[in-house]
Amino acid sequence: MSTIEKALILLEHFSSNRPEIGLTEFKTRTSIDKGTLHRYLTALKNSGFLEQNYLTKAYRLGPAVIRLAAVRENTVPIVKTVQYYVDRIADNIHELVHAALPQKNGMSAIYAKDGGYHGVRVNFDEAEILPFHATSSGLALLAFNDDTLVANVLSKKLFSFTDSTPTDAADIKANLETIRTHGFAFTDQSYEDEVGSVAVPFFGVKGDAIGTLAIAIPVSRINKSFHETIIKQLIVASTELCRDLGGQIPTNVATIWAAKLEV
Amino acid sequence: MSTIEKALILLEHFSSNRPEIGLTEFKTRTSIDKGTLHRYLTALKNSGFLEQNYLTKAYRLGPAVIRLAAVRENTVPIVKTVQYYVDRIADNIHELVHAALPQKNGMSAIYAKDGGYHGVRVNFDEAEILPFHATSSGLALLAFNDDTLVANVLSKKLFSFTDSTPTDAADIKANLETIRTHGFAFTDQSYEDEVGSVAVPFFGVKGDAIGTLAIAIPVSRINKSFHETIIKQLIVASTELCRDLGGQIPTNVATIWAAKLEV
DNA sequence: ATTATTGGTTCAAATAATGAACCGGTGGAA
DNA sequence: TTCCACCGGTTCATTATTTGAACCAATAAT
Repeated sequence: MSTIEKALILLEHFSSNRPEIGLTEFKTRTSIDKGTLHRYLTALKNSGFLEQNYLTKAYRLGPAVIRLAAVRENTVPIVKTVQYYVDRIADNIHELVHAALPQKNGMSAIYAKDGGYHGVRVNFDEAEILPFHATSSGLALLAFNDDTLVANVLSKKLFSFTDSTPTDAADIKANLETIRTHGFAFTDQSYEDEVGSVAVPFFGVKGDAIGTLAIAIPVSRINKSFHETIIKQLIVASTELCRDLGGQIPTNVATIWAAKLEV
Repeated sequence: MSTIEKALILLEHFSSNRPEIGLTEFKTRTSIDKGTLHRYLTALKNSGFLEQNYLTKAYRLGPAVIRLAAVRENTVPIVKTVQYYVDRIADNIHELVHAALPQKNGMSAIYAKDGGYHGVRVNFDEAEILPFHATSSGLALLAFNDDTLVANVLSKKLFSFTDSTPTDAADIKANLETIRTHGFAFTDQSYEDEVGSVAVPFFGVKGDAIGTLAIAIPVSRINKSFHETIIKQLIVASTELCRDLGGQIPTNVATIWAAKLEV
């Protein structure tokens, strides 16, 4: 692995829950030598990707990422486009809806809206990494993306988040096949206890899954007819979203989805 | 310069006007060897910072930057906070208002609003880099930030954008001194013909300028009383913004600003 | 006063980066 | 169709950078 990649991995350690990380904490998190680590962090700081809390000396993400995100969003306005559909679904079904994009080690929610007025609600942190193997977003993406990504994900250790997290590569592979025939993915408490989720992919110009629309619900509120309502909403939204983004729904997926909507 | 920094400089070449860049174009833009360049780009692609247009093979910014920006904004919610004030000023004075943050080679607008209903309007591209020496945003930041930044900027070649662009380091240094005594910066067609601008800094916890609020106007619409209105609006907004961000207005600046508001 | 922990630095040894030359594909121009 | 130019991408011996154990200085805890 190149020095560049090794350095950029450091940025993945930041999240909303862990916004600042000191040198020593990085050392324990990465087991990279302290000297090397310091040079990496300094380089990232010089490039504007990190800045230091001047009191604690801990590092946090810097202003460069804001500009880059603005350029990216001007180039490929996915976030803005996705918002409309997430809002619409959330308003219709009164549950937590989100859209997510693949990152190296999982999906990252780019927008979420909780349309619910329920006492029980799903807790959700944007910018958290949702593991591929344990979330419906992750599985939906794997099922309709390149096989190399699947192989890559399954070759790594599959961490167990709950008693229901699938950790056997063969099981997951079989599940992906089911997801392909159904046209959507769902999970039952595989990432968080008491939370189920449903997800559909949306597609890029090549007809590969480039992101997902998903809904997370307390399992107590899931029943068959609601499940079907959710899936229909997701399929319709994804179809329109693909049109907006200039994406191509693979013909087999289009057929499956059309059948689902007719029921 | 480290390999990491050399690679990350590549990302600076992307902008809204130049969203995709191919290998050969990068070569002419950077005069880095093609082999090296290719390895840099591949590393950035592997890390999710770039992705390739699958038809043209040209590179564009990738999805990783979106997640990082979301985390950064959760950590330090500058963009969100700034929007309120930019909107307010734009609604009051009916001109193009923007807020900008320093990047390595200039200021980058993070939010802009054109409150004008005029026939003549200033053209503005978010995510464009506004050079430090030629824009009021840049000068306002230099004047109230660290001296090392000033030295750094003035040590490089100062590009001339119009006939009025200041390119003499000594002149600029003198101007920065004036800006410090006035508490704001203004430029007259130094970046674009027919466009003048006014900017004030806003401050971080250390009392150093961390960004700017600015207004760009066709020179035809500038007159003395309007100029003063603008400055008052900017000062009030920056004061409140600093409070929101937990920033510290240096006492000498606070005094100057208070005097400006009393007139 | 002492120790542990923090961020940060040094420099010889080890390793990864470099770049000139190369490959193969594509799109005109002759 | 042939040719050539240009594109993105690859190779591998040479070269320069990265690496990391040991070190330093400052602060916080005992």
